[in-house]
Amino acid sequence: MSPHQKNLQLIAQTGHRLTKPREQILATISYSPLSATQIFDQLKQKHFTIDLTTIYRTLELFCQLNIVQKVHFDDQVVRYEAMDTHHHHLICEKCGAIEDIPLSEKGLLKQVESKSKFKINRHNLEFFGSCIHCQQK
Amino acid sequence: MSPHQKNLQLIAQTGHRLTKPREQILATISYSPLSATQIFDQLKQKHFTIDLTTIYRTLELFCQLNIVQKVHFDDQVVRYEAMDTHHHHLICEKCGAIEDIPLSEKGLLKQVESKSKFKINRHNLEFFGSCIHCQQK
DNA sequence: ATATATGCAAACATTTTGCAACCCG
DNA sequence: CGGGTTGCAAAATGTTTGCATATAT
Repeated sequence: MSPHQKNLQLIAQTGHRLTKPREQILATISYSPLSATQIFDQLKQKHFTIDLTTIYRTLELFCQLNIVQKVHFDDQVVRYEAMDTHHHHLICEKCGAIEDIPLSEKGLLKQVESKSKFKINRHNLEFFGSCIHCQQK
Repeated sequence: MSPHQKNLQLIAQTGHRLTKPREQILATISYSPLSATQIFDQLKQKHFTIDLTTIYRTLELFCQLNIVQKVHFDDQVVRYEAMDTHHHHLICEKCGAIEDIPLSEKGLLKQVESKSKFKINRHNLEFFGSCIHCQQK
């Protein structure tokens, strides 16, 4: 079963309804983080105009179900991305391109463990700089 | 010379004026990240009411001068903190407490270097979980 | 049938912009 | 004195809330 199918099932199983807005929003969220407005715009282009309110509420639900995850870059916009394999982001400060990169953070977690009694649940890790393309300009 | 003194000097040296709002805002920014509103409130308590506009403009200037740094947690509020020694944050999801922790990220940077041609300028790294206090509840 | 989900309008919070008055150097 | 800086008002942006209507089960 595809991840998409699995998520649809999860929505139903947890007592929520399988509605068109939810299916459309779920289908829109790809690997690259999108803001609520970007999701709104993409859906509008496909002639599925869904109210922004609904998008926010749906994303909130998806976060609770661990289907999507909030991501924060350097502006005050919250982005959402599908909870696929865990990975990190390389964000180009010039063109805004987002590159995904899987990294092992075992070393870091060990460091925290040895230095603090804090119990880690999750983490954010993003790198800012220049992508290959913008380096050459 | 204290870091505070040094920063005041930097403002003047770069052709900017040493004004009371700038001195007050600089004095307010401590090690713990504060939002513009929090800075506003703290100053108001000390009977230095500075317009929020001025606070935003001043923080923007300080960022350019590398005196302060923007930090993003899981809400859409931008926080600002003094650019002291490089460190990371442990954020308690229950009580909101922020613990600072210095970590070596050399291993991570090497990983990125080997996997991508992206040129890293800076990075964000925050951990979310429970502080000692909230773990015991 | 009925409780959940949606769309609309309006509120809310944060940040930005334009402009006249102010003040540091 | 002159241009950088401030405060005020207003706009822009992103997100949340309340409520009547629509819809999935």
